[in-house]
This record gives sequence, structure tokens and C-alpha cells, in this order.
Amino acid sequence: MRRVISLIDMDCFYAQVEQRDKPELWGQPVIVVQHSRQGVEGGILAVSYEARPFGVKRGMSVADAKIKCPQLNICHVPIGEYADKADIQKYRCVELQEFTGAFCSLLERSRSFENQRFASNAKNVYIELLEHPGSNLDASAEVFRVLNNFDSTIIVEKASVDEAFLDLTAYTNQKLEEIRENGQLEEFVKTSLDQLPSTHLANGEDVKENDHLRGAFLSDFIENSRNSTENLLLLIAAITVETIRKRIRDETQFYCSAGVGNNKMMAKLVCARHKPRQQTLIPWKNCREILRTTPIGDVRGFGGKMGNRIQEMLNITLMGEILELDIALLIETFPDQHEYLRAVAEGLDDEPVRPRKESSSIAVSKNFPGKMAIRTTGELKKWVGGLVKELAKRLGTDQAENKRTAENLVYSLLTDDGKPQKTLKMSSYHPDIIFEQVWTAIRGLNRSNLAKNEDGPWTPPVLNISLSASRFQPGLPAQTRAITEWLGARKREKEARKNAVYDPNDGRADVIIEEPPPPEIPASKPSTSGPKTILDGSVEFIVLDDSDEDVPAPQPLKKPTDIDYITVDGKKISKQALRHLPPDIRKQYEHRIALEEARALKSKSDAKIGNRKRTGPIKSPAQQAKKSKPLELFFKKKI
DNA sequence: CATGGTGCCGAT
DNA sequence: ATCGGCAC
Repeated sequence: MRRVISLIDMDCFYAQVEQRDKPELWGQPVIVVQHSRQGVEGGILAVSYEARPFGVKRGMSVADAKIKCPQLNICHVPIGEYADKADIQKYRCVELQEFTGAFCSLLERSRSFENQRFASNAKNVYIELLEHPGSNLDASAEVFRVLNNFDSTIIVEKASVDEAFLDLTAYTNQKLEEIRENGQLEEFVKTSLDQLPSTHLANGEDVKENDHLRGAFLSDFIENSRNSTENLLLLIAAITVETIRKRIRDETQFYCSAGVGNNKMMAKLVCARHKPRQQTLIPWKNCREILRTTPIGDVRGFGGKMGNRIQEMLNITLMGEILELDIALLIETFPDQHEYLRAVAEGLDDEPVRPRKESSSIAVSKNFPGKMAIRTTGELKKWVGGLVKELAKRLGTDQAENKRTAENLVYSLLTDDGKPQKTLKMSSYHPDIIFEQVWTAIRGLNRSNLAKNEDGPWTPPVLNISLSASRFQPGLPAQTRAITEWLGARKREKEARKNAVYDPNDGRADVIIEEPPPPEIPASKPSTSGPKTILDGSVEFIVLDDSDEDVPAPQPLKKPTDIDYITVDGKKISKQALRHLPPDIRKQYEHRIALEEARALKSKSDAKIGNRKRTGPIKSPAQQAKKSKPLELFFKKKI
């Protein structure tokens, strides 16, 4: 039986993330630009739909874009902490400490939006972040939480930061069965049009839709569905996807588009037909017609060399032409793939939707094109070191977040000559250790005959460095759990100190996370001075310890006292921050402050006695927060 | 001179 | 394990 598949694609996602960040940008033309090297603007990564009518496109230079659209708003991808390269973590991750501060402003903002679920989502994000101390949360994870929680029978494959495939086969079959059992089929057919407000039917005529036709095409299809289980399933899927998209919008503020069909290829292909904020349904019987006029390069998997080869060798441009070819010619030209090619041209594709929530590799890379190529040993060392630190940082947060540890590290150095690539066993997450391993493997690649010292030349010039961690095993190496969390907490505390001054304009509050407890197990931390032999063969993983180099004074600007902070739901919130809260929110807190202070006094006396040795899992502040009735009520009231 | 940074997969 | 290809 045919599957029922959907692709959900966030509309110009990076641009939307920026717009949500800065609400004044909603409805404005926005581009997201990545820098190439210090201060120099690189390519355009995303273009908001408001900017597209002006002719602003991906790949264009910022200058050209500005000429086309003078009122264009330009947002920049952040730069990596340790290496001078674009770091797109922002579009995936909201740092906990940033979010804690931004939480208030999000809440405030949610009241001005009509969407009632937004406050609820803000709460969920907040709680989830607190439940995983030191963790990050993808901006896209907000989206994926909606997808993953919608229904357990829907398979969700995270295809990229802003795309997901859904397998709705089981879900729609079950729904249809229910409808039939309850004798609601007729009712369903009659009401379904109303439930498809943003759906288009891909039939070849839909591209030049007058909106009047949209309804007519859909009605037609719905009529033909009465006696077609296959159509009914697609119909249910389309309605479901409308619901899912609405929920994504309500809970995250992000708009998306979708395609619905019988496989990944068609769902993906058809999704592009109506964007943004719309979705397209392709019934099985329309696949041939659609593909008949589809440029070969538009089909997933055929946008590159393979697609070009097909076009050139067969002298065709459209997918459907494959079916008109002399079969003998097709076999002769593509002996190994002719069957597959014909299947694709008919709209067949059996690639499964793989349930996947987390990425299976974590990579950092940087290009050094043309003149920028790395030509000295010292330079290469510097870049590898920086990239290793970026990688270690991300691996550390991934480890805390996903409770897993990478086994392999693959490096590659692209040169004119080739792209030597090797897999190393990873024995530590410590950047110094990783660096030594990588450098040991790499150093021999220098073909220069001259002195191989720091400032000696490196040949051939390096055009790209890439480091990728993979083969994740579940769990943390036991002894490092404590230190991992401790370092994470410590870092957060440091950050909080840095941000100790609340600036109502940047959405941050000086919310201080609890004092990090000392690690239960002392760190057998490798010396930072050199390579570290792993003790007695045991594997050791340690999160990047970016010791206090950049924050020399460990003391806060003003030493916090009990007078200055209020503990609410296990978090310390400065009274100054509280003053800046929206009045009604503040009121919600204030009635509890007396209680909390009393509790604090009590626990202080308790702490002197037995708080030290607890064997069970430590109760995180978040867990306390979750159970806290007042907070829940507070949120419920908002809805 | 040059999308660039990530990520996935199949063939070998 | 390495590579090459593809995509967003």
C-alpha cells in the first residue's frame, strides 16, 4: 500500500528567526548574511519573503541587494567564539543564560500577539532548558518539539535545521478507520474543504492559481475521494498538516510550508509550488502530469552532477521525458540506473522516513578559497586549534544535552591536490587532547621540503579544513558526568556575572542561576600544557574548560547578598531584575516572595546538617519549577 | 577569488 | 574507512 508522506519546510527560516528576535522586523525585508572574514560580508544565506519582490536573492552580494532594495534590513550570522568563522548555532541554539533573560521579554511579547499558545511554548522552552542544565535548545527544536509531540504514530525525520519529513501512513489509516467506524465519512467529506484553508492541489494548473480555482480544484478532488481510500488518506494527511502548521505557528511564531504526497520525493517537489505559508497536495494520479513538466534539476537528488549528466547525455530537460525515451537508449546510457530513473519519472520513491531527532554527526569547517589558502604551518596550526575548540564546545553541550558521546573524529584537509581524510578514535573531549591527536595526524601532510617549523611553508596550500565527530554512543563516561555538569554550571554562573547589569533594551535580565555545586568526583583534568596520556587506559571525556582567562575577577561587580536576590522556583532572581518585569507578572511573583524567603531561611538551617550527601539523582531547579503550582497557574492564566 | 558551514548518504 | 555527491 502506498505511504502517506509530508515535508514541512520553514519559510526562510534564518530570516524568521531574526524577525522573531527583533519583532520590529516582522513584515520587513530582511536578509541574513554570513561574514567571510573579519568585517567582510559574505554570501546571503536567507531572504525574507518581503525582500523577494525586489529581486533580492541568495548568493547575491549585499551591495547589490541594497541597491535593489534600499530599505533592506541586514542581519549578520554571529562569529565563532574561538575561530574567525561564521557560526550558525544561533539558528539552532538559544543559550540557556540568554534565554533566561529573554524569557521575560518573550512573555511580554506574547501578550501582544494574538496567539495564545505562544506563552505556553515559552514556558515549555524555559522548562526544557532548565531541565537540561548547561544545554542549548535549537530554535528549530522548538519546531521539532511540536512535530515530535503531535502524535506518537507519526514518524518524524529531521532532514535539516528547517525541514522535516513526516510519515503519516499509520496515523491517517487509523484516523480513516475511526471515521468509518463512526459512520462519519459523509460528514468528513462535506467538512474537509473548510479544513484546508491554505492547501493547493497540484494538478499542473495550480501554479497560476486564481484563488477561485484553488477551491474548485480541491472540491473536485474531495468529491473524487468519497470512494477512494487513497485519496481519503491524503485528504486526512493534508488536514493534519494544516493543523500541525497552525500549531507550529501558534507555538513558535514561525510560518512554514508543506507538501503532502505518497513519498518523500513528491512531497518535497510539490512543497515548493506554493510558498510561503501554504501547502500543496499531490494525489498519486497527478504525479505523472506534474513530473512531465518538471525540470530534472528540481527533483531531490538530481540537482547536481547526476541531473546534469541525464540532461546532457539524453538531451532532455524535463523529468517526464525519461518516459518518452527509447528504452534501449535509456538502458544503454544508464545501464545501472535505468529502472530507478523510470521509477522516479513516474513519481515512485521508496526512500523511508527515518525517525531521527538528533544529528548523527557534529562538524566544524572553514573554507580558505583562492588567495586565502593557508600557506604556513603556523597559520594552519592556529586554524586547526580554533576549529578544535569550536568543535569541543559543541560536543560538550551535545554531551550534556543528548547524553551521548562521539567515538570518531574525521578530519579532512582540502587542497588543490586532493582531500586527505582520516578517521581518528576520540579519547577525550578536551580541546588540547583533540588538537594533539589531529595535529599528529596532519603534520605529515606537509609536502614542503623547507624547514618544518612554525613559520615554515605548508604545501600544498589548504583550501578547507573540516572536523567532524560521529559514531555517537549513548551515555556519558561515568566519571565525567559530574565534572561535565559542574563545568556547565560554572560557565553559566560566569556568564550571569558578566551580564550582571540589566539592560531593559537588550532583553536580558541579571538572573543568576544557582551556585554550581563542586563536582562530586574530582576532575582528573589533563594539564592544559600539552598532550595528556589517558590514565590507565580508561577513556576520558571532558567538556571544554574555558577557564577564567577572559574573566579575571571571579567576584561579581557587587557581591550578591540574600537581600539582593529572591529565590523563586529554585532560581535566584535579582530584585533589580524583578523591578523590570511587566507589572502583572511581577505581581504574580510578589505574593510568593515572602513565602520563598521564609523557605530560604529554613533551608539555610537545614543545609548545615544533611544536605551534603544525597545518593539519588539531584533534583534540578527545573523539576522543582515544573511542579510549582503557582508558576503553572501563572501560565494558565495567560491563556 | 569566492557563497560557506553543516549534514547525510551510497559506492567502493 | 575513505571518497564523492548532494542539499539546505
